[in-house]
Amino acid sequence: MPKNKKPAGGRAAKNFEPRYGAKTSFQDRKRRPGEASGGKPGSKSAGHRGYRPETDAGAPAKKRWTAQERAGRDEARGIRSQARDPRDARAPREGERSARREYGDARPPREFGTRPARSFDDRPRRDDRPARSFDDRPRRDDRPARSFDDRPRRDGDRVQRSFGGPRRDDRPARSYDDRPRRDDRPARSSDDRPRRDSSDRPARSFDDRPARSRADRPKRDFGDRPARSFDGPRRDDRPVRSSDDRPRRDGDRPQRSFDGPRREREDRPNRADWNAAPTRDKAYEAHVDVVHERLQAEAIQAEEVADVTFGSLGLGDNIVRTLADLGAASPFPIQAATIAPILDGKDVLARGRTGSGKTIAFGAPLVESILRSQAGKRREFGRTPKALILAPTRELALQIDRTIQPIARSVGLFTTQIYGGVPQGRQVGALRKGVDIIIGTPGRIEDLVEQGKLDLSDIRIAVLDEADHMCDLGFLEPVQRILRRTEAGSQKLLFSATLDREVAALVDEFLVEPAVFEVAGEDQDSGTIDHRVLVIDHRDKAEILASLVDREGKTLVFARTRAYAEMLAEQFDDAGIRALALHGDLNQAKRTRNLERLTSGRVQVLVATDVAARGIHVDDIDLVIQADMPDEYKTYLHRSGRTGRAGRSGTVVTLIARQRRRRMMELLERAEIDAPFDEVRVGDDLLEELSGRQVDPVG
DNA sequence: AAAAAAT
Repeated sequence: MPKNKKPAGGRAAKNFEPRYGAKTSFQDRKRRPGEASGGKPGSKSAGHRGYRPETDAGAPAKKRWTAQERAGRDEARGIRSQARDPRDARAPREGERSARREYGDARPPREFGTRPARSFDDRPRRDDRPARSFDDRPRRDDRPARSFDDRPRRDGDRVQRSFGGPRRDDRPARSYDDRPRRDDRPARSSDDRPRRDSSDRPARSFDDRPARSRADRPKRDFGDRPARSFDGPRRDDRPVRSSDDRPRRDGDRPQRSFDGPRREREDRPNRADWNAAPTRDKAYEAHVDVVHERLQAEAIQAEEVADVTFGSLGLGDNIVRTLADLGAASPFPIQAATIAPILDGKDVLARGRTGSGKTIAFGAPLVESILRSQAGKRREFGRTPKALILAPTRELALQIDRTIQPIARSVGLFTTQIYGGVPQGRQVGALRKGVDIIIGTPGRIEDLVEQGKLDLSDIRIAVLDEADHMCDLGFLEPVQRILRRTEAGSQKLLFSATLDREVAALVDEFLVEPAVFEVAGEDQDSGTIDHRVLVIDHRDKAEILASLVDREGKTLVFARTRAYAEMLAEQFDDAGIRALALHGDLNQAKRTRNLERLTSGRVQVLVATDVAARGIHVDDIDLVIQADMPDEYKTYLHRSGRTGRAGRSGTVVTLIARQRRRRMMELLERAEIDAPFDEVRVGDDLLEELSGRQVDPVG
C-alpha cells in the first residue's frame, strides 16, 4: 500500500520544487491547507478524524501556532511525503519495532500515538513571543502602521559613518594567493592602517605575527583562566603540531586542585596572568594580550547597565517595542555592551554566557543599522540582501530567525532562512523577491551562491553566531569563502559563549580593530546550574539513564554519536518513557518536529547529538544528562547551557566510567565548574533525587 | 564524532 494516497503528496520532495519556485511562498501557504483534503487533520469532511466545523464560535481564533511551530510546519511541509513514515530513516529496525506492536503492545506508536487531533488550542502559549508569526512574508495589514517618519532621525550624522568613514577596502590584502576578492587592497600594516575612530586603541598587527605555530610558544601559566579566553586550539593553518609539550589538545593547562571555593570572583583574579605572560614570541603574545586587555577593559558590569534602555542605546521605537513584545524589556548586559558599537559600525567580538541574550545583542542593532542604511530608499523587488547571519546548525538558524524576524518586520525589513535539508525553491523564491537579511548555514548558502541564486556582494554586516564553532575544521573554510564574498569592508560580528583563540583565523583576515566584550562576573557556572558527575559501572548505564529520565519535566540527553542517540531514544521508549531523537541522520522535517515536540511539551525527553549542544533554546529544560562525557570543555559548557537559561535553575548530570574520572576533572576545571563526583549504582536514592522524583517517604 | 549541500 502506498504510503500516501494523495497524488501530489506521494511524490518525492524535489518534485515540489518547481511549484514552490513558480509562485510566492505566501501564496503557496495560503492554498495548501485547502487542498489538504486527503485525510489530513483539519479535513472538511465530517467523517474524518481531524474534522472541525468551519465556524467554531467558542474556540479561539487561528492564533494557534507559535512562530516556532509554524516554522517547523512549513519546513516540514515541503518534504511531508518523506516524513509520512516516522521510521523511514531507520528502516533496519522497522521489523523489530512493528513486530513488537503486533503482539499486543498496548503503547501507542511512538510518533503519532499521543498526538492530540491536531488541536493546539489548549497548548500553553508562549507569552514571550509575538502572537503573530509569519515565517515568510507579512500580510499587508499586519505591517506596522507607523512609518519611518516618526522615528527619531538620527541618521543625519551617522548613517554615512560606517560607509563614509575609513573604508576597509583600502585594506591590504595580506596574501594574494587564495583571496580572489581582496586583491584590491593595499598592503596592511599596523601603522598606516586607517583608524576607525580616534580612540587610543593600539593597532594590532596580525600580519607580521609569526606563523602561529605553537610549538615554540612558551608555556604560560594560565592560572585558572583557561582556554576560554582566546586560547583555544588553532586548527586552521597549523600544520602538524609537534607533540613536544602538548600531549592533549588543551593539555597544556596546569592542573589545579579542587580545593578552594572557586565561584567567588575574587578567587579567580588570574586573568592578569595573561598580561604577565612571558615575553618570548613577542608578537604572538602581543596579540593575545591586546585582545585580552580589551576583554578586561570593556567587560561590562551588570550594575552599570541598570538604567540603560534599548532606546538610549540607539534603537528606534519600533524595534524597542518589538523587543518588549519578545520579552526583552530592558537590555541584558551583553546587549547593553554591544548594541552601540555595532550601530557605530565597529567589528565586534562578544562573549556572553549561554542564555544571556546574544541573539538580540547582535540582531537588534543589525536591523537598526540596515534600516538606517536603507533610509529613504524603496524596497525594490529583487534587491540583494544586506546582512547575513551564519549559524552552525539548521535549528539554530531557524531559531535566530524567529527572534530577528519580528524585529526586522517591525521596521519593514525582510528576512529569510537559507539552510539545507529542505527544498531550495522557497528560499530561492524569497531571494528573487528580495530580502534584506539572510540567516542560514554555510552549506546551502554556498550552494546558492554557486548556483548564482544568491548574491552576497552587498552584504554589509555579517554575523557569526557560535563563532568559535564556525572555525572548527570543516566549517572554517566555507565560512571564509562566504565572508570573502561579502562587500569589501563589511562589518563583522563574532558571538559565542566560548569565544577563544580559535576565531583568530577569522579575526586575522576579516576584522579590523574589533571591539571585544564580555560580561564581567557572568561566568558560566555563576549560579543557576547544579552540576553533578555520576561515576558508574558501564553495565549499569542503560538502566541508570532510564531511571534518570523517568521523571516530570523536560530532559535533554546528549549522546556522542547519532547511532547511540537513536538507540537511547528507543530504549527509553521501550521502557515506557516517550522519547525522541535529534541528530543529523534524521531528515530535516523530523529534526524540526522532534525539537518542536520537546518545546511544546508533547514529549519530555529528547536524546540528541551535539547538534543540539549550541544555541538551541527550549524554555524549561531542567535536566541535562550527558550519557557520554563531552570531549571538550567548551562542549560541556554549551550542552549544560541548554538548561538554566535566563536565570532559571537546572541540573546537569554527566555519566562517566571510573577510568574517566581524571579526564573529567580536568575538563571541569577548564570549564571552571565545580561538580561533586558520586559513585552510583542502579537503584541508588541519588538517582531519584536527581531526577526530581520523591524518594518514598518511609511510612 | 558531529555538523554543514545535494547527489
